[in-house]
Amino acid sequence: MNSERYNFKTVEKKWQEKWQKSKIFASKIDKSKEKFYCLEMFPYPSGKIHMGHVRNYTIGDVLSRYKALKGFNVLHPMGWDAFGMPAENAARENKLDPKEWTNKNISTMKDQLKKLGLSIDWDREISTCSEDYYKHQQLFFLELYDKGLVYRKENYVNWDPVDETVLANEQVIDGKGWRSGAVVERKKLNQWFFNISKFSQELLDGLDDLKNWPNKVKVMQKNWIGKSFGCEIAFKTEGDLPVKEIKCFTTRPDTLFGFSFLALSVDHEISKYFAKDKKFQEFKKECSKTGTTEEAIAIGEKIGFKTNMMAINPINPSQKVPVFFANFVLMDYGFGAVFGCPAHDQRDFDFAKKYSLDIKTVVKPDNEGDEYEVKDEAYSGPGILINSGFLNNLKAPEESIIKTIDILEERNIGKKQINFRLKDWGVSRQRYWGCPIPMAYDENGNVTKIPKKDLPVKLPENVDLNFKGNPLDAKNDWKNINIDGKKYLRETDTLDTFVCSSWYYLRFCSPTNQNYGFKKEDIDYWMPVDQYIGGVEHAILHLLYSRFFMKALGYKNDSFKFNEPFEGLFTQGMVCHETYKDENNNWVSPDEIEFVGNEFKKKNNPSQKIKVGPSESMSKSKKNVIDPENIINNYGADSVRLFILSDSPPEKDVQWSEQGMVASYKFLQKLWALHKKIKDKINNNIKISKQNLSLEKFTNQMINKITGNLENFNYNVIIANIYETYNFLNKEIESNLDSETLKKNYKNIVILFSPAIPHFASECLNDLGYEEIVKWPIPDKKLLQEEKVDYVVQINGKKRLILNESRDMDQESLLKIIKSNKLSEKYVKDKSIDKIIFVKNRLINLLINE
RNA sequence: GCCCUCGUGGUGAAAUUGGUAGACACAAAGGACUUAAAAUCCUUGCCAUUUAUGGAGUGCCAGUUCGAGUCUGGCCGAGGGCACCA
Repeated sequence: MNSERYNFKTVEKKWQEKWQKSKIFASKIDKSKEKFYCLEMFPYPSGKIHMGHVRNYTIGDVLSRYKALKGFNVLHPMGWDAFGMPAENAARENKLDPKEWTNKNISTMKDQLKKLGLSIDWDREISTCSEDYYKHQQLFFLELYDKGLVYRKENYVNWDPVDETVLANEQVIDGKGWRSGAVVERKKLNQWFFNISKFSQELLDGLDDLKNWPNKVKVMQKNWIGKSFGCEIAFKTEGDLPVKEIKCFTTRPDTLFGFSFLALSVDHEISKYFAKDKKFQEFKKECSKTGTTEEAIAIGEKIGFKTNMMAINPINPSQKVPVFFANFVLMDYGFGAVFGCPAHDQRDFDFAKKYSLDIKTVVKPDNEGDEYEVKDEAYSGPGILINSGFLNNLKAPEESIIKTIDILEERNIGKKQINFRLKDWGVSRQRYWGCPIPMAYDENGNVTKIPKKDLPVKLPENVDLNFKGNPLDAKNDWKNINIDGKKYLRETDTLDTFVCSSWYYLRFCSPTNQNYGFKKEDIDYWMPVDQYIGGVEHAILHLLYSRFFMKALGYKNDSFKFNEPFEGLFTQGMVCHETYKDENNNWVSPDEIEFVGNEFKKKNNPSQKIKVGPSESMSKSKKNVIDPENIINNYGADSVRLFILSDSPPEKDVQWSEQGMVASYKFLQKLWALHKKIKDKINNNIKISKQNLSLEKFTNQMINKITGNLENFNYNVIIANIYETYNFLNKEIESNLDSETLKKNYKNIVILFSPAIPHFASECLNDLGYEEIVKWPIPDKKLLQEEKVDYVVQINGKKRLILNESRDMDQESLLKIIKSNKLSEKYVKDKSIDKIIFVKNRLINLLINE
């Protein structure tokens, strides 16, 4: 018995060095081969890799390695999302340069990723904070500006008081900054915007073509874009203000006869007539208080400020209703004005109840009579129009909405309109560590572009990061510039870092191209990304921005033929771990505790009892993190890969378990021992005349299984398949095996293992005398089918027994066997069979009248 | 409130087009080996007197079907997304 242990340390190092030297993962255009672009979301260089990275990149690596073995020309690059706040904060705390801090982190994390044995083409490494990257981004900015897709306007913005910067709508979560967690304030500022809303319809339509995207993500984007079909209606007004007309957008013009008030946003332009009205100003303050926090919305009290204006119902001019300002009307949707129909909209209903306004029922459900009246809550379901004059008896909503719009258009009262919820992307950030916006202002504040010859606008070094606000504002020598002899002030805002990640997938195709962000020849070959892999938390932000950026580059540009950046998307689940707290309710990390007897105790203070909390996504704040580096050092990369893939389907959350990790490690040891046994059998040159059919069949079935599971991202099942294979071989090895046959089949089996445990598989093959893994095996169809199959015998739909009989048997012969079989005979003897259901090679169901 | 997804042993989970439910693993219990321990190996989902046999069983209730974890309707529960979007 060969007891040599598998030494992952030497083996993994050996292969990592070998791969690096031979540049086996370097990719170049080869038009004779089909390409496969596999991309995982690049990391933010925060310091060290975490388990989420391990999972994400292991999944991508399995796919890349499999596709390469399948004969695809694989592009599998990696880079760094290197601009952003943490670098600035860390640099301030440690009196460091953000650039130094970032580059140090990149180098640490790169080493860690290499230790995982990822098949990455490091020659294509990019970093968004390098001048060589962001200079192209500045050019794109100017390009988009020339196309009219970038503009500057004063607008209410989401102001994060902690990070002291503006946030995009997508970056405000539950009324708080996505990074700082601070309650976001409303502030009016001059900002740069990308005109993403111009592409609302295209971004929506494009979702239908993304066949290999999770439906969940598409639904989220669809809701975010928020298309609604309706009608713009102009209401004539009466009153002492010089206002003749107010425009509203509505999706239910058919309920116009139920009109009972008109509500305006406090930011509506009409509010200027109330600038000196103290009561109105108080009301406005009240509205801003109930702003965006979750509780405020949950309580959701609707409040209004009544004006002395009256609005006239355009299809029923004798009806005049009061005009209010109301807290629930948003200025940046529709026209900042809402026509209120309390009977058929719950929000309007609540408002009408509060201010005792008319609630007039104009839609009745199909099963109700004409006397139907809305009482305790609004009715927004389908039905028939009533109390609506010439609109009566129309079917709501399909028929009635369209009919009403037609009539309104005919009478010049309103017109059909489509509205989107998606707003333009504010990209200005008042921070230092980002890509400078290549614009400047003359002394009158007029905007001008930095000429191309003066690009790139380099981020200045040695800035005072302790400056309250944007450090670039304090950098006078950088701010003041000359363009063609004229004095200008630079734009000091930098770009949102989501701009950097909106095109990095293009840069990977041409990472060293100097005069432009990418080369047409390169992207024509490599793009689009065939499989993109990352966390679902980017479902809207990054993925929508990237889709927009692609469309923006292609806009008014005939030579850019791409429309969608990511052909396939896979969103992997998170890595979770139990949480621990000590008696003082402080979070405790798994490293600090040990399991003694039947409970956890603190290592350095065993009298402290530890409370075990629910398993949650690993996070520093809850201290439930496991450091991948330690794990790799203790168990090896292949063991970690094996474990992280094994326990749950990749799209679901996975529980980190030390026991599971140890089990994976032990399994590789067992597998190595088995390998040695197999090697001995091969080297002993045993020849037997009888074919080793069961081995051949098993191997071919396994090729078929694993291939199928790889194609469908069933990576957890692949690990189960590897275990199954071990269990099979471990038994089979005891029987008489022909060396040639064993070698041939075992080689294929090891190749099947290689995407998941590449170092181990390479070592096994090498140990058998093979140089490199080159080709994914193809199963022999003849061997995929057993000539005996299990037939399920059912009596009246109940499984009674299983007969292992020859394949392709017909109903009659199978029935004969059943009748003569001792076990089944009792069910059929002397009974009349009414009906037989027979499924070839699978099942027979006998219906017997008892 | 609206939208989406998911409910399978003690746990993580498998299961072609509807056709053997629980593959593979973790945990626990029992056993083997050992002076002992560790390591390793074997057995075990539930109920019924059993390694045979029978029964129930994929959140609950109906339905379609010879046959439902899978399809349809209703209910209950969990997770995620959106949030005064007119």
